[in-house]
Amino acid sequence: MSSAQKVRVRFAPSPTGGLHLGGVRTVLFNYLFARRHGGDFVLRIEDTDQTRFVEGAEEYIQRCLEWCGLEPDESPFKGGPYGPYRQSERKPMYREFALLLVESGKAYYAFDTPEELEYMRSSLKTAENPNPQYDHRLRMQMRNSLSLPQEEVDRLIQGGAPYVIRIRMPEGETIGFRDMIRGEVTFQTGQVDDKVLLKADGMPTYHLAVVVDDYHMKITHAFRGEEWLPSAPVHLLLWKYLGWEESMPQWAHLPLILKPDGNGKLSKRDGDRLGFPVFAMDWKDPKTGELTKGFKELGFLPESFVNMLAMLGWNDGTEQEIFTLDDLVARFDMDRVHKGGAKFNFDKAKWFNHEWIKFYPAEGLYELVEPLFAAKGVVSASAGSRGAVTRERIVDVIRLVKERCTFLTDFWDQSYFFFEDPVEYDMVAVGPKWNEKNKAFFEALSADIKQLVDFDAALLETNFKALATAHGIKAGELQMLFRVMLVGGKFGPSLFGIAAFLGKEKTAHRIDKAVAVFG
RNA sequence: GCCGCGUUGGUCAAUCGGUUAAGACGCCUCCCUUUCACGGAGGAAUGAGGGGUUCGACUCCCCUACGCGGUACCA
Repeated sequence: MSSAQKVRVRFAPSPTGGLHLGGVRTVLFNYLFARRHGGDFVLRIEDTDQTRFVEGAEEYIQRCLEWCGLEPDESPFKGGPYGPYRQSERKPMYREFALLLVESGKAYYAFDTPEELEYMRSSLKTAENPNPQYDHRLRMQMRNSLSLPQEEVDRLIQGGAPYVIRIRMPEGETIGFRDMIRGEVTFQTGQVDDKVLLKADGMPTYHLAVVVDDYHMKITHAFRGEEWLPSAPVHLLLWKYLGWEESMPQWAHLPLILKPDGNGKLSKRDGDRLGFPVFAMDWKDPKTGELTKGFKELGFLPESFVNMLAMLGWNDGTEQEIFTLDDLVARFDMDRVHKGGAKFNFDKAKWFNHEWIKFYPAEGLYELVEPLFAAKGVVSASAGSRGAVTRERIVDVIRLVKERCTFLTDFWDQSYFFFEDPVEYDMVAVGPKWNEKNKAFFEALSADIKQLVDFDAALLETNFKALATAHGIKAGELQMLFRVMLVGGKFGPSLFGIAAFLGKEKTAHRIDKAVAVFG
């Protein structure tokens, strides 16, 4: 590509289900690179395999990208100058180029049936060669336009015999390219098999489609998972054979995200097994009805999800770990992407979310937390309307408890006592400390509170301590009991702050109620 | 089997020939707080093995081992 060319990158998922971590990170790196260089980010759907295409998956991908804030400039949904953006809608052009390759002798027709291929593989299979390949050593023994006489080929094609088009890999060439992450990578063409380019149903395989699409969509940089590295020589040759070598994008093969225990690529199963999500958002498989949990629904902020993924395989060389999307765009550099795969660590993911919740302004958290509160019956309303909690009050609560929430879904458990009386008390904690003397203190405290005109945390604390002294009890001994009376358990923010927040009636009421329960 | 890519603490990782080999997560101890957290101080824990090159290798080269990926009319 010429240096004057505008940077264009693409994310090309196949709509076969939920978007897992590796997928989102690939989008992220594509997006960051595009934005970093003022370029375009293109979403292209690879729906060439009808057997794996899943209804609704395309829209799901769109929603995930939206949630993460990684919206494409061009996509099947919003269009763009290089559409269509679904491979199924570009079908005719793939065939055209496959035929062109046959004409120039770089590809050939193959008539072998699936059964014949199966037979070839099983009969040639040995301990030394468990996976016989359809390659230069074997192709003349198979039924194709290289091994068959021309008349036979014509007859088969005219007779409507099904066929695929395979690339004809040369025998003894060394071919290579410069990967942006790995440096020079080379392959011997003779080691690579004659990959199918065009399937019998007329659809292209990934190999043909990426090349044709990337060329026509003027893609300048192609980033994909490391699992694609072995097929790079096929793509390299295709760019060359099609005469587009000058326009070939620069490639980077991203390291894999590995399962936390053992080795290997992280899969949906690992999440189920180890109890964490592997998809960005909840995904319900329409065929099986099976639900796979997502980070969003678990209570992740999109910012922390993106931040966490960016740090899996990349860092800017400093000690900074918390980045906004804008920070990432400003700092991202493909040269600093790791070569080795990274094991996913859910504890670290949780830490990122916790950090983000702590730093996030309470006002901003409101929109995300309010629906969760509403689901519990806490209806927010503008100040003044009866029976409802004001937005300001909810924001105050969020501010008070956010540092102890790891997930957005923790907010209710950490703050329900601001909205309703505790229904259960931690009697295990209360039991050993509850006695007649303490009971008398709390009865007095309740009466005292009811008489107060002003009621704030500082005043309450002063009164509380004075009263404790008057009763000959150390204030500290009583605080835990007071806490359980107000919140039900041994947790939550500053005690007197909670009481002040509740107001004197509710505070006194909860004391009375607890005294009755404690006995 | 063949081909390709990898390999710094349990995990994420810095280092681009000279450092006491950072930092973070997790774990442990202590402080703060008579709650849970937050915060603060400290601790244990790392260069797969073997050869080179070099005055000097975690860093460069080779071999081995190990891991992963690919080896489909799936992507």
